[in-house]
Amino acid sequence: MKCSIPKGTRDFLPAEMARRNYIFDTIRQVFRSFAFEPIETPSLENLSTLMGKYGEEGDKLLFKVLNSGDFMEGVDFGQDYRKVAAQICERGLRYDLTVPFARFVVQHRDQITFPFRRYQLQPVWRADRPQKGRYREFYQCDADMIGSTSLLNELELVQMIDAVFDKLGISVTLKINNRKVLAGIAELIGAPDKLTDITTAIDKLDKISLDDVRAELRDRGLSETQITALDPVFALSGPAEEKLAQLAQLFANNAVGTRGVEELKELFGYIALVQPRCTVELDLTLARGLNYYTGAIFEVKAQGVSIGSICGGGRYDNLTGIFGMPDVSGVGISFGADRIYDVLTELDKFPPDLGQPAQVLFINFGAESMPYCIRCAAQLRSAGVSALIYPEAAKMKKQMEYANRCHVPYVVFVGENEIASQTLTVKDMATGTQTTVTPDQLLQEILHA
RNA sequence: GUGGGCGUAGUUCAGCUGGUUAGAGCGCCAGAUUGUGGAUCUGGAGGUCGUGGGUUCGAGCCCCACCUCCCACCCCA
Repeated sequence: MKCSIPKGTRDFLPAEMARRNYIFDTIRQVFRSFAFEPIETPSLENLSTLMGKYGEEGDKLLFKVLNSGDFMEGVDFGQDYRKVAAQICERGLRYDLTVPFARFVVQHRDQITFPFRRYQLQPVWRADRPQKGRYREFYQCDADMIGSTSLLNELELVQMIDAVFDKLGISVTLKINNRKVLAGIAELIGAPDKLTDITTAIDKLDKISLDDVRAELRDRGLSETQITALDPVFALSGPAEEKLAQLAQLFANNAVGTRGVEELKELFGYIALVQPRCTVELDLTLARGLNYYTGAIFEVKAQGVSIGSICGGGRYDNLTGIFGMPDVSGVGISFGADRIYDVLTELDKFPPDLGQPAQVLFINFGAESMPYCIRCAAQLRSAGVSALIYPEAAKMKKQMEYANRCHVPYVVFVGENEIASQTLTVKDMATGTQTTVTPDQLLQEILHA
């Protein structure tokens, strides 16, 4: 039979896992250093938890799971497929980690101390068509703080982004904007209900021309005067402080916009204090599709690699409100581990010495030497050194080739002489040099290498 | 969901305007080399040419459908 895996999913070989774990370990280390605690949530959520949280597109991209048993009972299959789906699928695979986290907070509020900081490294699923940097199953690495409106949280997220990509050796640009500013702009031109249309159109400004954005706004139902009214926004220029000063004037009579500008001023003030290594920009064209963001929004792009954003996030003021716990603000970021993997691969920035199954391989010369080998291997392992006895008394060449291919740095030979003298003949596979030492000496050499 | 490209050995690919028995590099297995890997040499195994249908005396090659992977759009990590 022919075997395969579903479209957009992947197997990971040991060498890939070593690299993936390097990314996960780096991110986890940074999260912990900022006092975040881990949680996990189930792959499956009730669809009622997920539907309607990600916009119209998001609902389409949700993987829905068919009910168990006779899912056809009492269902009218003559109606619209979406209505049928709603009746025969009660659960779906999670689309991101933020919405399940909001559900988690509401459900476990009695066991959580606020402000609560959690991190979560788990796969999410989207029924998207796969392409470069886009998978149907991929890992997100989220850190969120909930129960605090302080912009110090935003600052810490910026510092974490800076720390992670600095450790990974990726040069990145962090783009920051604020949804309140975008909302202010929408109000300013008299189209507050068109906020989503305006933001998604403006979001494309780095891909398509200003005229094309205007055309798209026209298609989305904005009048010519409204589109013209956006011109001062497109005309903004200069460093963050200048843009914000210009915006503040535009928003003289607009409360939401003014609040957004104030938040950005405060955040950029903090950022100036910490001097991040990455490039930080105020990008008023940054919108982000997820419609639950209400304040700061973040997006990170790798410099010199044409792949989508590798990290994104923002503040959401009322995500828990949907689940019956209003007035709890949260802010968080999500690192896209798979895209970071692709970036590191393209830039050839992975450390070269990742993934080495065994540090020591004992060559198998037959049953007589096994008791001694077993004892020595056990001693190495209990000291934290990974050791392996070749399971068959195969030809030397085969065993050596195995060691070579698995990148085992030390190969041990045990024959009559070694057993008699309670020593090991050790070959350093990189240099080819061979020495006879006691098991203790080998241990010390490896531990201090 | 829309549009484009690809699919031949484990893998990367070649295969002429349609014409005998579909090739190469790498990898794999064995040997040269019975306590020493990477290098070299020799030999060997391995393919329903993505799947199904059609055109033809004859299809890896042409036509249709489906599938996969890749790329772009939409959207996003």
